[in-house]
Formats: sequence, C-alpha cells, structure tokens
Amino acid sequence: MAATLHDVARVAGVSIKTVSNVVNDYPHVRTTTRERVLAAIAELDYHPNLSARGLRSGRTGMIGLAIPELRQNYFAELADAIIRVAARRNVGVLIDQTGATREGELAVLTGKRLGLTDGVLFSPERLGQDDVDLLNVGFPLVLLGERMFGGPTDHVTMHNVESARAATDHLISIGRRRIAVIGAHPLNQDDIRSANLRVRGYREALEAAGLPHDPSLVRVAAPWHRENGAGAMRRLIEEGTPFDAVFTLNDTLGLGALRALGEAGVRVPEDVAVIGFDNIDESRFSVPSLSSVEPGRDQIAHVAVDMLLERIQEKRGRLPPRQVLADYRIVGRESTGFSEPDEQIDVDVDVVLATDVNGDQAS
Amino acid sequence: MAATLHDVARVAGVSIKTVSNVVNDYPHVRTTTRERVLAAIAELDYHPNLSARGLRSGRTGMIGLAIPELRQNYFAELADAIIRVAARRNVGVLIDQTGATREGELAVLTGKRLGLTDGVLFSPERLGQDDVDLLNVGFPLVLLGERMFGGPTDHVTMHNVESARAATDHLISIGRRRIAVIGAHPLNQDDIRSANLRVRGYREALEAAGLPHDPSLVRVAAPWHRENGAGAMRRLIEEGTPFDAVFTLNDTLGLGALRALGEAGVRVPEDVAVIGFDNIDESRFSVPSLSSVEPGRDQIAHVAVDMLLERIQEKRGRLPPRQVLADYRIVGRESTGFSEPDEQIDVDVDVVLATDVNGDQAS
DNA sequence: CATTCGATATGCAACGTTGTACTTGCAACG
DNA sequence: CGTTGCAAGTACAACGTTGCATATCGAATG
Repeated sequence: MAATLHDVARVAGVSIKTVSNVVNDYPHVRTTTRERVLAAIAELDYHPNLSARGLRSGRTGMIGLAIPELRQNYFAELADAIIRVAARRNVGVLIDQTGATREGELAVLTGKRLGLTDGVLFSPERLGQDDVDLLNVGFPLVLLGERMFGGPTDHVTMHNVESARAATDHLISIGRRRIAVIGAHPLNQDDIRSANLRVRGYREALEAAGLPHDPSLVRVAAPWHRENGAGAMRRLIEEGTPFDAVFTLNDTLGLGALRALGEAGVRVPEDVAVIGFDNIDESRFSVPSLSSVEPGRDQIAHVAVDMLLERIQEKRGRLPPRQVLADYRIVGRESTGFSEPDEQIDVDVDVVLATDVNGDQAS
Repeated sequence: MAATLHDVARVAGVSIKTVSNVVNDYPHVRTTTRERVLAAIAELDYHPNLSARGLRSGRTGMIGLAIPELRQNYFAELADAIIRVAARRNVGVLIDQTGATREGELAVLTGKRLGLTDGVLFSPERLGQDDVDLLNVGFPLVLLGERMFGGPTDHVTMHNVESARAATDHLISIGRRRIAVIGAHPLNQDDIRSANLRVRGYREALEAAGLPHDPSLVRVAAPWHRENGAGAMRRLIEEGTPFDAVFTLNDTLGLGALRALGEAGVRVPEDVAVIGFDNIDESRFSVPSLSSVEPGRDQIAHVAVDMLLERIQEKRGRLPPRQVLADYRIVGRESTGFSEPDEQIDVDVDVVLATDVNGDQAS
C-alpha cells in the first residue's frame, strides 16, 4: 500500500540507502541524484515508516507528558505550551492522564503506559518526597512541579517562596494589613510542597513588613478546586474574623473565593483585595478580573522540553541532575485595584541553573 | 539494555515464539509453560518493544487527536474525555494542535504530522464545506464538529438546531420575550456551520412560540472568545435596544457577556437571563453560574474513539460513512433563575445513527 | 491397531529502516 | 606515473516482533 524506500529507489534508479541518505540529509549526495530521488518521493507520496525507523534507531521522536488531568486549566495550558515547543522541535507529544491517583502516577514510572516515547515529562500530584527514589527509571525523565525535590532527574520548578512573598508584598503595597491565605494543606495529610513553600513566602512578607501573623487567617483548602476556594472563603466570612485581603494559593481557589465574596456582598477590591497564583487564562476574564502570579509557564515548557531532548540525545554522560527555576512576575488586575491592560510589577529573576539548590527549596 | 523476547525465552527455556504467544494471550499455551514465561518476564522486567511490534503488525496502538488549541476549554475537556476512553481501550493519544490555521489543518490531512498513529480524530475549525473532498485520506479518520458535512468519513456531531431551539425554549419558558443571540457569523466571512445551525434553532423556537424576529437582536461575534462575547454585549447595551435574555452560541461568549452585563450594572437573571452552549466546567462556577446546553461531550468522545477503532480494525469492508448525533440536554443554572444542583430539563434524544441525514443538517 | 485430530510448541521469514563497512571514480599530490 | 584522499554511492546485516507453516505428542476415533 504505502510506498517504501525500495519503491522510491526503484523509481529513482538508485539504491535504497541513497534514498535514505537523501531523506536524512546526509551530505555526500550529488545534487542531480538528490533531485531525482526527491522527484520519486513526491511522485510516490513516500512517507518514512516511523515504526521501522524507531525500531532501527531506537528513537520514536515522541515524548510523553504525564499530568493529573487535562480538564484542570493549569494543565491544559501547560500541555498546550509543551506541545507547541515540541512541535517546533519536530517531536510529538503523547498525553497520559494519571487521574491524580497514586496508582496512575506509579504506572508512569514503570513505563507501562508510555511505551512509544523516548522520554517523559512528569508532573506528579500524589507522589511525594518519600517516593523520590522511584524516579530512578530506565528512561529519560524530567520532573515538573513542587512535590519532590533532590531526585535523580532534571527538575523544572518555580520560585515558590519568592513569588508568594512578592504576591503578599503586592497586597501590602496597596495598603492591606490583615491578609488571609487560602489553600494551606491539612496537617495530617499528604504533604503538599507548593502549599508549604507559598505559605512560607507569605509569612516572610508579613515579617519583613512588620505585620503580625494571625494563624486564624491561614485557611486550609484541598484539593485546590474552585468549590474548596469558595467553601474556605464562606467559612472565613462566617467566622467574622476581619481581613482586608486574600492570597489564594492558586487561581482556581481564587475564582472560587471571588464567587463566595460576591455572594456575601463583599466588594472586591474595595473591601477585600484578592490575588491568586498561576495566571490561568480565565483569571483575565472573571468579574472582577483576578490578579495573579505568572509562574513562567511558557518558560517552563521550553526548558522542560529542551532538557528532556538533551537527555534523550545524551550518550552515557550522566550529567548530574539539574534544577531550573522559572521566572515569575506579579500580574495586577481588578481584584487588587489594577486594570487591564496588565500592569506588570516587574520582579524579573533570571533562570537559575543549579545542581545544589535543593536545600534552598526542599528543606 | 532492555530485555527482549530472546532474553525471556532463554530464561524460561522456551522459544521466543512461545513467549510472544504468552504476551499476546494466544490460547494454546500450557498453564505451566505460561507461568514459567510470566515469571521470566517479571524477573527481567520485560516490556515489548512497541516499535518492533508496530513495524511487524502495522499497528502502533496510538491514535491522533487534531484540535485547534488545548487552551480553549472546550477542547481541553474534549481531549480529556477522549484520552480517558482511549486509555480504557489500551490506546494512546497523540495531540496535534493545528493552531486553528488552515495550513495546520491541511497538514493533518497529508499525514505529515501524525506518522505514528493508526488513525486520527479531526476537529477542524478553518476547513469548510468546500474542502470536504480533502477528507479522502489514506488512513482511518473520524470527523468531529460542524464544519463539514457529507464527507467520505465517519462523523460525530451534535443536534445543533434542536438543542439551540431547546435553549431558546428554555428562555421562553421562564417568560422572556425579547431574546438576543450573540455569536452569529459575519456575512462575508468563513461559513461557520455551528453558528448558522444554532441561529436557525433559535429562530424556529421564536416562530413556534409566535414571537417576532427582530434582526437587531442577532449579534455577530467571531471568533467565539470571551472578549468578543463581552464586546458584542457592550454594543448591544449601548444601542439601547431592549432585551430580556441572551442566548450565546457558546459558553465562552456567555462568560464574556456576563462580564459585560456585570460592568453595566445589569442584573442577571432579573433583568437579563443568559444561556450558553457547551457546558464547560467553568460555567458551573462563574458569578452567576451560567446555564448552558450540554452537548454530550462524553458521549461524543466515546462514540468517536470507538468508531475510529472500528475503522482501524476493519479489513477492506469500506462500510459507508456513518454520522452520529450525540444526546443533548439543557442545564439550568443561576443565569436563568435556576440553582445548583443542576436541574435537568430533560430533552433526551437517542443517538441517531444515520447515513443519509446530511440533508437534514447540511443544507 | 492405524488413523485422525487437537493442543502445544517451534523455526523461519519478513516488516522498513539505518549503521557499518565497503567499492568506485576522480582529482590532487609528490 | 603511482599513490593518496575524498566524494558518491552501495551491500549487507540487524533492530524485535509476529504470521505462517510445520513438528511433535497424546488422546480420541473407527
């Protein structure tokens, strides 16, 4: 049915290896020969058989992306960015949804699910610091997110503490003094790194500003879904503890909180200012629009894909694992009294490339 | 490096073909032999080389999903559903973003992009009725969406006219009489099927209810993004034409419209009721929550994947192309005076399996 | 008892490609 | 003029798997 190298070779009157050489841009091919071959390829509508190429070369030209669920906005946008970058590198992306289950995430590491890929980008949501040894897998893997640190693989993550601190500073800079946090993790539950790190940034900002730390303003909400953001906000309002701002640890929580504030007749930002984290598309369009921390999603996509491709090409070098921290910036919108077009409060921080930065983030 | 059939065969003391038989659940293998082989497989952590299998068998076990952009909520949720169904069938999904460009969509059809897949689910946004012949491709393809009808492939789509009519009926049933539409397509621009069909459903509903049709209430907005929904609504308000309800042709437009209404101080649903189309996750959480038409996304995913797999397995049968119309239902929320939990106004319609339904939809 | 049959297991070839090693022809060199 | 060197092209094997044809054995059949 489909044309093969043999067919092309026959039509062009050369050996199949020469056709292969043309297809792969091997330099030592006479221009006239190349043209003859290209004509034959066009005539027969030849496309290389990628299975055969994969078998022979050991590369499929595809990478896997393992994430909890595409329907979570953050991951849809991350996947979008990653697929764009990969396409520019002529690499396909196979998406594996772990369903945010431990079992699904373990399946990623045993390689059961992503057989046809040369390597995997993995963003766990259930596995934690205790599972870090499981990252020792037989294929190239780049870790995303804040659940595990100090593992044996490359890791792309964000300035959680610093950016959370900047978000809090943003609220302080517009005069807020009683700042709540929504999204802290329940005590006797799975350790959520991002939550801890971001809460730490929040406390550092309060401290630096000389503001008191009121534990009743730090609210648990997990998982970080809209309904939980709304619920935490409702309880906060019911309790009657005064507050004039909220930092929600992601945008989804923030959108839920906005809803609860709206229901309760609390004005945003006049009575309560709100800032989220992730800068998902949706935050630009809520009423009021939601200020947020842009965590450098495009940059994360870029760096992650390129690091993975590097590892795939790498012979047996086994460079030590690298950790990359993406840039972040605060995006002020209506919920903190700013308005479109986005005012950018620049907190530009270069990419930090570090092999020994673990202590900084993981402690 | 990785174990092969040969290695397993050696350890188990059988031929590689027997190992292959065990792996593929070939029936005539003695239980004792099977166990010995399975033990060896476990011991060596053997995983079949999918490139080799693909080369030999002509199947890769992967399907492609070509959509405009994952960052559009509707497509993220569709992709999520499709990947879930495919996973249950042990099939991987490779995602190709066409970027909603004609060029990107043409690349899907030439097969340049999705080489390692057995077939493709294709949801075009630029190609239109004139391009229907291009769907004659050399690999299994199932078409999604409302852009092209009567093509040579299977097609999964929705009851556009009927469900739009039901949405309009919903507004009429709560007493609205001056119902606007947002999302009609500009005259001298690319024909948007869904827009036409849904506007037709709207007009049918008005007619059936004996309501007059006021052309100034039919508003153009394209593409169906939030900002355009907001813009169209702002213009509608500015013009001063009275209206008491809006049907936006998708949820994204609706969320934009909600924002514009909020800015203008118009109360929803008291002054203006709003209903969208698509029932994206987000609509449950806006303020107020947005009523919508649930177009049967999960069902679409199911049917589309299964039809594609059927076509892939099909010998040379060449069954005639089938068209499947998914169920729909109206989801009433706050924007039309209902409240959570979702009240379902049932308009259940069975899947229609038809080969000659084109005239009905495409004319 | 001779024959047939089904269950079990195997050997071989082939899928389409690319890496390695090789041949050929021609130009440049001393 | 003989040698070297390089560009251009080729032959062959191998990647790991599965379909096909076949071998073996014991049980069932007539």
